[in-house]
Amino acid sequence: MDSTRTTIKELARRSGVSIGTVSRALNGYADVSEATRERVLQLARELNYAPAAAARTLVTSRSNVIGVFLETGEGHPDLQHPFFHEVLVGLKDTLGKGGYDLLLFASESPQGGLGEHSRLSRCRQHHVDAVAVMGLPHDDAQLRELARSSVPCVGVDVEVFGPASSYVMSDNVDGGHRATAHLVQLGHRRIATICGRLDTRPGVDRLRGYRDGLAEGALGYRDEYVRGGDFYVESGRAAAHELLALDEPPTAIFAAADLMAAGVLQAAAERGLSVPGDLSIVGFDDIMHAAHLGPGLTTIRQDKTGLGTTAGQAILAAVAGEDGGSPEPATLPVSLVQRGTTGPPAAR
Amino acid sequence: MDSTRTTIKELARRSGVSIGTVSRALNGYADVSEATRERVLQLARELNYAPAAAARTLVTSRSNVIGVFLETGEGHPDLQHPFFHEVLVGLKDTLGKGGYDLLLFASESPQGGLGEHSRLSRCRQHHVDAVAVMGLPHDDAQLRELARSSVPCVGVDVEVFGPASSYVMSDNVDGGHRATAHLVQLGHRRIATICGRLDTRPGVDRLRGYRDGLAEGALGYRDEYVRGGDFYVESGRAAAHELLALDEPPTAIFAAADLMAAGVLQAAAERGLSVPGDLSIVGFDDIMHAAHLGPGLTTIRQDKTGLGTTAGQAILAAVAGEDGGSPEPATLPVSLVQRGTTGPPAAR
DNA sequence: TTGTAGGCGTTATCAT
DNA sequence: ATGATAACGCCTACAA
Repeated sequence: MDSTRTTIKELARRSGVSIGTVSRALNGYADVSEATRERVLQLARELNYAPAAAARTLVTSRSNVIGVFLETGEGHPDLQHPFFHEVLVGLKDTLGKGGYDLLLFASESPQGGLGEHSRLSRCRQHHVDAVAVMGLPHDDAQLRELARSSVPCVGVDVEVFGPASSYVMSDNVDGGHRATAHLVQLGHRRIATICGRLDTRPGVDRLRGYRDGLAEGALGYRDEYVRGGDFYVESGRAAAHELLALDEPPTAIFAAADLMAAGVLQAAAERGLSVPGDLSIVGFDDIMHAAHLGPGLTTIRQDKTGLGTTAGQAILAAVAGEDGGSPEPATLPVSLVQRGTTGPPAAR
Repeated sequence: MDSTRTTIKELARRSGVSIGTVSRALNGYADVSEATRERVLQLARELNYAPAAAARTLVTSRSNVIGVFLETGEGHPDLQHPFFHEVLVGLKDTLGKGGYDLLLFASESPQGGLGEHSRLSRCRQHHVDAVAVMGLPHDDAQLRELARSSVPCVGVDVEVFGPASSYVMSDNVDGGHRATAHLVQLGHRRIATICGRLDTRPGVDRLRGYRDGLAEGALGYRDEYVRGGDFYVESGRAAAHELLALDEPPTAIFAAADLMAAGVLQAAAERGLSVPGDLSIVGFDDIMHAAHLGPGLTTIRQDKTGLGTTAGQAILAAVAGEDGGSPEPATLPVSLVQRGTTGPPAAR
């Protein structure tokens, strides 16, 4: 008895009115007598009625579902990067309150036997009302296609331009700047950086901030002090070893992600270097564990949950405002959190 | 031209056959001439056709979507606990390969104006083919209702019994045992524990393992050496302070989660205790950062991604095997990872 | 091999 | 205020 879904038709039968009336009653239309509405609602509760999303979607062409592309790339399980979780928290929370559920795209091929299909296709297939994308390089071709379409699309840390698209990200340039300025101020003159992926805005921007910081401190830019990373631990460790093996090794390193900073910490330990005595380290993100890394990781805090919340709001706005018009891209401020991994360079 | 979805009808019109034929061609039925099938498929690709999930769901009553309940409770943003992310990685990966997408339930109330509705209702509303639940206490009433229903349901770290339900979890008892045995073996005799929530199986089981370990080491169980926690950092820190303030403080603490162990580390630092000199610590989970916590956290590793994968497989099996019959609950082995936070007790 | 038509559960447009 | 009825896009007998 419990196993079969109760439909609007069932409600109609039981309450003795037509299915049209039931629908109106349920949806709070005005032109329905208080008596019948009450009866229908009552019945709906008793029978545990829940509208069939599929049917409703079919006719209204709205699903109340927001798609999420969070790529679990080959060697890069983005879902594993702590940054995204916190964003997801904000996103889920905001969207949930707005009455939306999240569809996490996982399947590569459509239901039919056709081969892979594009992100846009997947969105259309599920009729998502909008999409959030994160972790994608900004030159993802399918993302461009998606952005050009009419499906509202907001990127987190990924620039997306289109008729109904927008994006949110932290002020990464400022962050890179603050990190570097902090080191300059402590008296460091040999400051290196380990970049994030340069096919992402955060990667590029943080590097730019670093250069700004150097310039401001009247320190020359040295190619050998700039190493590539991919936001994950291991890349940080490897890059740090390279840097520390230099003839004139840096006395401070700005890693464009806390995870990479953890790698640097590891490398320092492996070389018997003390932090911050022999080496100062600044990270980026302020992940949950930053305080527990080494003597406490000095880092640039970004409001990760806030990014999710903001993205969620942008999505809600895009979905509500029938008239297209993409929301303004949002930039959230960052701040320096000073902990134990930074100090003045060793006197020599 | 790109903005309007191409439907099966459109394909029919363009290819000059009936919509029924198109459907059959698309779905790989045998009774379709090779010629027409080719023509239809070709057209479908050109026009970027993707079947409307809603329509298909309506008629087949299958959605190719798996629901996920990952509760972001009040003070407990479960989505923020690193454990779940890794599980999610495995889940998403496995299910994705099986052709399923994930619906992350976020909205509390149904689309109509009715109030909140039960988990079961939410599943039915979206016609999810199955559900994965994690982070819920096993006495969640709505979970029981869900499990009793015909919707296949598999729990991760939460026991769920029902006609089409099952669950996967690590061998938590063994884990608690190993952790304690390790400390016993090092020579500790005053071993305390900080439990996880006792309304969860992992919480209860790890505690049981701890008791087993004590017994095996011929150490008496002392109530004062058992403190409650909730798997998060702060609870670990608070409990550790209580323990360390005891007249006869423990020389070792087994924290039933790495996050709580991080809290213990923090408390130790606050009291000027050296680890492992003054205090040995064992965690549970082996989260990504365990190696970077303090001098490297000794912990019980559980295969988090494996839990997700296993859960995913159970779901795929449940969905495929039309004939109900709940899969066997699975238990994954754990292992001790020895790092820097454990050592023999200080001689005295 | 292919076309026709009914139905899945809702909403929305007409009448009444 | 309420009742028919036509979509929505697709699948699936049933005919042809």
